Amino acid sequence: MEFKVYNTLTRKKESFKPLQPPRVTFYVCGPTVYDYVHIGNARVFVVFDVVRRYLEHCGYEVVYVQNFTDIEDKMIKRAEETGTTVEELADRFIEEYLNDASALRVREATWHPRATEHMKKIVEIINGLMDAELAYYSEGDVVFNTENFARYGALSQQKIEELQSGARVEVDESKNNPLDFVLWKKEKPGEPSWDSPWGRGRPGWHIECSAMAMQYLGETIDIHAGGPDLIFPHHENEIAQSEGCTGKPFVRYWMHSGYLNINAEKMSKSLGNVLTVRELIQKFNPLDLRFFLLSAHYRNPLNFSEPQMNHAINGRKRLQNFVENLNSALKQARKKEGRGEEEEKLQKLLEREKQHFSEAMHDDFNTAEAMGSLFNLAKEFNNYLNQPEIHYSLLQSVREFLLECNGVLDILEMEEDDTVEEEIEQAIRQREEARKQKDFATADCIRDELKEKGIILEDTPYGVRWKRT
RNA sequence: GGCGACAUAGCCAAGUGGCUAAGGCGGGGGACUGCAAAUCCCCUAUUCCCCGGUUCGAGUCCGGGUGUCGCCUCCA
Repeated sequence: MEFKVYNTLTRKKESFKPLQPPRVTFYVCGPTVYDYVHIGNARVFVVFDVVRRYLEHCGYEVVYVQNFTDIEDKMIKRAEETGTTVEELADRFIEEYLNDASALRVREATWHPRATEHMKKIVEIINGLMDAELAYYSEGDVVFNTENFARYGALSQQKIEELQSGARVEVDESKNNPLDFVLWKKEKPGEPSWDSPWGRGRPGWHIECSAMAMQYLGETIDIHAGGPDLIFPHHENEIAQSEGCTGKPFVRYWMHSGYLNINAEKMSKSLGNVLTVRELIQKFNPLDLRFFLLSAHYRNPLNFSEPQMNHAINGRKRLQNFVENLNSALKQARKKEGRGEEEEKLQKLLEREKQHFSEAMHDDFNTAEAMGSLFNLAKEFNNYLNQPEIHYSLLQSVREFLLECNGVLDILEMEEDDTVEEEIEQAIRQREEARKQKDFATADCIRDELKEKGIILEDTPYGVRWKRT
């Protein structure tokens, strides 16, 4: 099956062929660690976490790098405001990031490098750019010369003149051209700074990603991903710096997610509608959030709202119930020996949906379509589970497939916690006894009590079963 | 002004030239149940923003409109 990936650079879906299979080098722009990450950040992290997992699922060895931007204007400003140091601020929000990411089941990267730990590489690249006459020294800063880099604008498909005509940038006397950007900033009193051939200072925003990507992944990397607003100027500038320095293509596939809006509006500080992951995971089950984020194709815009979250909650619940129905059926003794017509039909359905899932994921990671295959399975197999006799190994193979899918999407709780306190088990037995006696008042009373304790009972024709809320 | 994305049922959302337009949520009806819960069955788009064109055949390709949104400035 052919792997298709949409490449922002060519604006086309391309066949995915890593440079050195089975190795895939993958860089994702990580957060500036001055605050909690928001749901828009989360979309990026979750989506590319799934891309990474699916590549691994298909046998690729993914080297996954996600940086932390720990030195930047916003970092300095926030540290000042809160009376702390830039370093302490970074440490704190890196920890918060790791908490939030793990709640959303975003796996840790192979490496999580920090900008401040890569000054040597940063200086090396800037030196290379100076040698290539792609950078100039101006009033203590080192600035990239966009006019000397012919391909500038290729990623955002803009011509230099057109970018200039629309530029709303402030007039900056130190730049020859408004599009030029700072590689190295001259030291200011009280700000963190590092030694360099151009005096003490700190790196510009874009250079750190070039440096860390090259440091860990080499001069040409397979995939570079991030949020949509990084296309210009951040990724455009990364290309200019990296290719200007090495003379080699920097990235083979550029991947960008779509925007996440809040109630159909852009999320922004000025609108006051920024939702942090930290507050959302207190309000919602993180798995519901993850399900929601994967319910649309990653490049399409996605709108976050209460009704949308309710759709996601109810939709995921259906799949989760399916898992629980399956788990409980596998524990019951109502086994069927041979396979009949029904089983053959379901076996074929399972094969078809396996194919369906892979095709969807191979086609530019279409998680929305892939989830459809799980719903199709849920419908048919739930129906089968209502039969008096069920074929054990058939159900096992469905469960194995769900485990596989969940290894990629991670939207379901596959293992149930079947340990329960003795007193609850006893209550369940008491209720069964009461039901036998047709003492429904007592039975319902016990059921309500258990519900208060977070245990939900379901009476099936094959016995009672329980789950936690 | 330049560049780009999107437009499919009440809502969300797949569909990248060809069997009856996935799937989910919501709604209606029914089955099962002591009641619930869970589950299943049936119904809920003769049609894909509009107008042309290409084609045996288009939601899908091309041209032109309309609308929504984004980027060009720190921003995921």
